[in-house]
Amino acid sequence: MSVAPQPLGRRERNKQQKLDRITAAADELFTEHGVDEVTTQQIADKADIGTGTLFLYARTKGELLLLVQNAHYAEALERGRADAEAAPETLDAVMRIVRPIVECNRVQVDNGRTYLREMVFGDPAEPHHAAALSIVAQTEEAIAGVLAREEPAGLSEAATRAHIISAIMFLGMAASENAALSTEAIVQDIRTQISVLLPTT
Amino acid sequence: MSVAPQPLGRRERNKQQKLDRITAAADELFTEHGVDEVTTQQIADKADIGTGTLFLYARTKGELLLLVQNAHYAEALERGRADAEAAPETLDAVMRIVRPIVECNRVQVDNGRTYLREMVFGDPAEPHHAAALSIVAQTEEAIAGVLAREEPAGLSEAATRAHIISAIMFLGMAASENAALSTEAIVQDIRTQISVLLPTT
DNA sequence: AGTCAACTCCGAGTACGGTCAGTTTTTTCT
DNA sequence: AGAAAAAACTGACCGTACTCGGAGTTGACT
Repeated sequence: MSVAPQPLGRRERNKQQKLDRITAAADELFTEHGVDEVTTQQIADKADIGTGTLFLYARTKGELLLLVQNAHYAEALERGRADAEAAPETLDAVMRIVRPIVECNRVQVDNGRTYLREMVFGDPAEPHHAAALSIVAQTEEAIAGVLAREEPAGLSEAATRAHIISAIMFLGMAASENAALSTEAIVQDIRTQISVLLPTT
Repeated sequence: MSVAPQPLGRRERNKQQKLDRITAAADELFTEHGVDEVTTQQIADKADIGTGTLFLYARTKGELLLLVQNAHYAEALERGRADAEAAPETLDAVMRIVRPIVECNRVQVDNGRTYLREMVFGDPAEPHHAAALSIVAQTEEAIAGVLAREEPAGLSEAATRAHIISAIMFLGMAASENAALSTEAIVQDIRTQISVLLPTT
C-alpha cells in the first residue's frame, strides 16, 4: 500500500531535509542578526548538522547568503514584473520593476549589500551564484521588454539600456555612500539616473 | 645650531619611512603573486616591521590594496584627462579617459577586481578608501567636463551621465562574467554602453 | 541475509586577518 | 642631564571560515 511513486531513496530525502533545515536556519539567523554577526558554526548548530557538513551544501558563507536571498529577490522580481504591465509610461513601468527589488534588498541593509557583493565578486561556478545571475538576467529581460514597447525597432539597444539600468541599480544599492540612505531616497536616486538614460519622448 | 628648516622630527621621518617600506613591499608582493596569495605576515616581514604595526598604517588588508592601487589609478586618470582634451568627438574623448583606467585596472585582473570591491564595500571612513572615492569623483568630473562641451546647458544632466558611466565602468571591470575577457573586449563593452547613453548627435 | 563499494557526514585541526596589553622609543619639561 | 609623558611598536593571542582524514550509512548485488 505504498503511496505510489516515490523515486527518492532515503539518501535523497535526507539530503533534501538537511538542505531545508540549513536554509531555514540561515535565513532566520541572517534576518535576525545580520550576516556578519552570525557564524557558520551557529548555522550548523541550529540546523543540527556538523560543521563540515554545512560546506557540502554551500561551499562558502557567501553562497549561503545567496541561497537564502535568491528566493526573496525572485519573488520581488515577479511582483514587479506583473505590476509593470499595467503602467503606460515607460519610466513608471521600469520603476515598478525596480522598486520592489530595492525594497527587498534593503529589508536589512548589510545583508542586501553583502548579497550584491557576492553576486559580483563570488565564484560564478557555484550553483547559488549561478542562480543569482540568472535572476539578474531575468530582471534585465523584463526591463528590456518594457523598453521595447516604446521603440520595438532597437531590440539590442533596449537590451543595452536594460543592462545599464541594472548597473545603476547595483551601485545605487551597494555603494557605501548610500548605505545610510532610506529606501525611498535610493529609489529616487535610481529614478533620476534612469530618466536621463531613457530616450526623450 | 639646528639645521634650520627641518619641521619633521625623527618620529615623523620614521613613520614616513615605514609607510614607504610598507607600500613598496605590498606593491611588489601584490603585483607578483596577486592579493589573495599574499598574507599580511609576508608584507610585514618584507617591510621589516611587526605584525601589529602593519595595521597601524592600514586598518585592513583591503586598505593596503587601496593604498597601493590608488597611486596607479590616479596616474591613469591624469593621462586620460590630458588625452581627452585633444579629442573632438565626445564619445572618443570619454573613451580616452576610460581606456587608461581600464588598462590600469586590468594589469592584474584579481587585484583590479578586488580593488573595486574594496572601493564599493569597504569602510569609507578609512583614509585610503576616502582617497579612492576622491579619485572616482575626479574621474566623474573629468567625464562630466567632456560631456558639458557638447551641451553646456544641462550641467546637472552631464554630471548624472558621468555618474552612470562610472557605474558602467565599474561593472564592466568588476563583473565575474567579464573576468576572463581581454582588456580590449571590456573597453569595447563599455564603449557600446556609453554610446547608447550619450544623447544622439 | 551478508558483503562491499560508494556516498555522506563529522568535528578536530589549519590558516589567516586582525587585536591588545606590555615594551621601547621619542619628545617635552624642569 | 634626568624624569615623565606621549607616541609608536610588537608578537603572542583570538575568532572564524573553511579543510580533511576517517567514521558512519545506504543501497546494489549475490
